[in-house]
Amino acid sequence: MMTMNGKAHFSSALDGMRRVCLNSPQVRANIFAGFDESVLAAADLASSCHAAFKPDASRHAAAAAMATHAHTHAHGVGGLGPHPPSSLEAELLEHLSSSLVDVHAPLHAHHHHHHHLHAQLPAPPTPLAPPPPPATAVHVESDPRELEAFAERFKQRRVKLGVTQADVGAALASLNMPGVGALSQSTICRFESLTLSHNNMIALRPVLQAWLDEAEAERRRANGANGSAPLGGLGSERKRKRTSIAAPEKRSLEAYFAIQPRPSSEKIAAIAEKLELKKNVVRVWFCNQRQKQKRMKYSAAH
DNA sequence: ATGCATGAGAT
DNA sequence: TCTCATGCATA
Repeated sequence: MMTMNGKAHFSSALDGMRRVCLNSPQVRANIFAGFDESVLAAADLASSCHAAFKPDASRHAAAAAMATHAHTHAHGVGGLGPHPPSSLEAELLEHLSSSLVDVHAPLHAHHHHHHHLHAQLPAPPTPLAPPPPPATAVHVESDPRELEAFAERFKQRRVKLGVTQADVGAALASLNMPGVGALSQSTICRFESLTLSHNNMIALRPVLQAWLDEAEAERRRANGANGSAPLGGLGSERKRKRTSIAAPEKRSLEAYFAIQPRPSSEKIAAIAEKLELKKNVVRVWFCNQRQKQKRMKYSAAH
């Protein structure tokens, strides 16, 4: 009973104030994005001269050529070898250059923005006093600079208080802020290292700020003597297993990602088969990869 | 500190 | 099915 895991996913009120949508002109090798199908197909067929990309040209053929299991898992040496054959990427690029004789780079504006205002939370009831200050902009001047500064100060002071990231996460629940529950060590860590999305950082800042205030206040009060938090030993149940994608496969995935960050289901399936990975694993990998691109650190909006 | 995963909500 | 916020498990 009460396996402590209880903490539902309160999508929280944090999301309430997310509006600052930053756009990251992730202009990578995406210039190829337009004819990814051609590329993938060409890699395998190499003969089909389907200059134009049909909305259904690829299909299965796809990834055959590239990622041709070049990974002879022979580089297992202790330290990660930063200079691997990486023949895959080379292949990809070569095939690309070959087939894109006349880059039609559609260019289609990059945009797709998510203006996701969608407050995942039941929108603050705001009974009848919704301060609607529309008139002049409500700019959420949430510039990265300040967040960065806050994150750093936060960590500094947290350490000063002798509190771990996990402790902070758990303590948030005791803060009794509406819609705010505990967070994991992971999240606190990511906040401190700015490896969260901009919006996520913005949403979390007030909460962590509140915790910090309270923590330091209490520090004054009961300075030096008091009970420490008893950490309960948890009787874990089923250990969730984390599949590990080997380096060679990972490199292949990265190569694919470079030319097509959002492959269709069919392609994902093809890639999965090629790399001998479960389709879902591949799909999730791409999702996570996309999220990664959006993190503050690498985001162009920085 | 990070990789792979889940789930809710938007599309 | 994707995005986003998060978290368990692990290097």
